[in-house]
Amino acid sequence: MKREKVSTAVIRRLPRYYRNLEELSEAGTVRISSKALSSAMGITASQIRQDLSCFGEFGLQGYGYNVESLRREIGEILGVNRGHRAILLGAGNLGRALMENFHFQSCGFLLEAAFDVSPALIGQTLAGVPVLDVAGLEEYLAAHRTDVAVLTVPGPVAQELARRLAQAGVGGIWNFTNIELAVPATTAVENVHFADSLLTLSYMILKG
Amino acid sequence: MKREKVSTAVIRRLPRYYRNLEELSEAGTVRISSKALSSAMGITASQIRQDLSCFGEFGLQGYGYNVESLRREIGEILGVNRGHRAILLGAGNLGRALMENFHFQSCGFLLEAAFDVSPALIGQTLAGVPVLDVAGLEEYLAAHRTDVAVLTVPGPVAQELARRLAQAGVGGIWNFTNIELAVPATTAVENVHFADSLLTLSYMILKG
DNA sequence: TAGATTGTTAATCGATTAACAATC
DNA sequence: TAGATTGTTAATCGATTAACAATC
Repeated sequence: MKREKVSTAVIRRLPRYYRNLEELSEAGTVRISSKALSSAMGITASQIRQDLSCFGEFGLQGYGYNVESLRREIGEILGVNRGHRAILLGAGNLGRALMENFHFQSCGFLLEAAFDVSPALIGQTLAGVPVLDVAGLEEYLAAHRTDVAVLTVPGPVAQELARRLAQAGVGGIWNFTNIELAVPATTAVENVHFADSLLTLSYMILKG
Repeated sequence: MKREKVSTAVIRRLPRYYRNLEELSEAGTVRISSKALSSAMGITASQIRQDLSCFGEFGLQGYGYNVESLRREIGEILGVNRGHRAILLGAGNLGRALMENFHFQSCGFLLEAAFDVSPALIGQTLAGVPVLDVAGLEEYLAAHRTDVAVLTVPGPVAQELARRLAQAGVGGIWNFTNIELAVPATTAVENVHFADSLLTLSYMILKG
C-alpha cells in the first residue's frame, strides 16, 4: 500500500479492470491470476500487479485474486459506493440520450436533476428526472450537495456555466462540449471530446 | 519528416492541435509560435515542436507557424479531406443524438445511412439520413465503400455486428458500447466508454 | 511438499523536457 | 544586423516489463 502519487495512466486503467472483473464475476468466475486476466485484457501480467500494488495487496501467492473481492476493492478505490450526486445541464438530444440510456447507477451516481433554458422543457420529468430552470442553478446547488455536473450544453455557454458550477463548489464536471474548460483546480474536469475521438479514428484508418 | 512509427500519445494530441488552430484561425490569428501555442494549450513548447517534427517541417525559424497552413497540414494528416464515408448502427436515443447533434462534416465524414432492427424506424429519415434494415447491412456495404461504422447498439449485439462489419471490410468502428470488441487488426476500433470516463472522474473528485 | 503466483525491486524502454546550433 | 524561434540532438524523467525472493 504505497498511495503516494498514482499516475493517470494507472487511474485510467482502473475502470477497465473494474469492468472486466464485473464480467468475470457475473460469469461466476471465483478466482483469477494476473496472468489469466492479462491475456483476457491484452496487457501484461506484470502491469496488472504493478498497478494494483499502488493501492494495496489484494492477491494471494500461489492462488491469484478472488474476483469478487478484487472487484469490490477497485470499486471502492473508484468511489462507486460513495453515493455520488449528479446533475445534468442541457436537456437537448445528447443530454436526454444520457438520461434515458446511460446507467448512472452502475457507476454509483444518482442523477437528481436536469437544467435547461427552454420553457418547453422546464417542469417536465425526463427519465424520472425533473427538468429545472437553469436560472435557479445556484439556489439548487446551495441546497443540494452535488458532486458532478454533466455538461451537455451548446459550446458558447459552456465556459460560463463551468465557472458558475466551480464557484458553487461542484467537485467535477463531465464535459461533453468541445470547449476546453478553464476552472480552478478544486473542480475536476473529465472531457468526452467526440470530435477528437473520431479524428483519431480517421487517422488510424489511413494507416493500419 | 521522419514518419517511422508515431506513438499514440502523439496521435491523440493531433486533434487538440487541430481544434486549437481552428479557433485561432477563426479569431483571425495569422501566426503563432510554439511557445504561445504551448501556453494556450497547457503543454510545453518543446513537446509541440517534437510532435510536429514526426510529420514534417511546418515552421519557420524566427517566425513560428502560419496558423492557417499548420491547421491545414494537421487536417491533412488526420484525413479530414479524404471524404470519409460513415454509417451508424442503432438509431436509438444515443444514435439519434449523434445524428442530430454531432457535426460529422467538420471531421470530414459523411454520414450516409443508419441501420436499425425496429420496423417503426426502418424507412424513416432522421436528420437527413435514411434508416435501413440491418438485415441488409452486407448488401449495402458491398455497394457502398464505408470507412467507419458508428456503433450505438445495445451491448449484447455489438460483438456480432462488429464481426460482420470487419468481415465486410469496414475500416474502423467508432464504438459507443461498453463492450471491448474483438476484431481483426485490419479494422481499427476507437472506444468511447462513457462509464470508464465517469468512473475516472469519480476517482478524481475523491482526491484533488 | 511441489507448483503456482504474488508483491516488489531492478532493468528496459519510451516519452517528455531541455539545450542549442541553424537560420529566418 | 540582432532577436526570435525553429528542428533536432541529448538529458531527464516516468512508465512498462522482467526477474525473483517470499510464501500460499
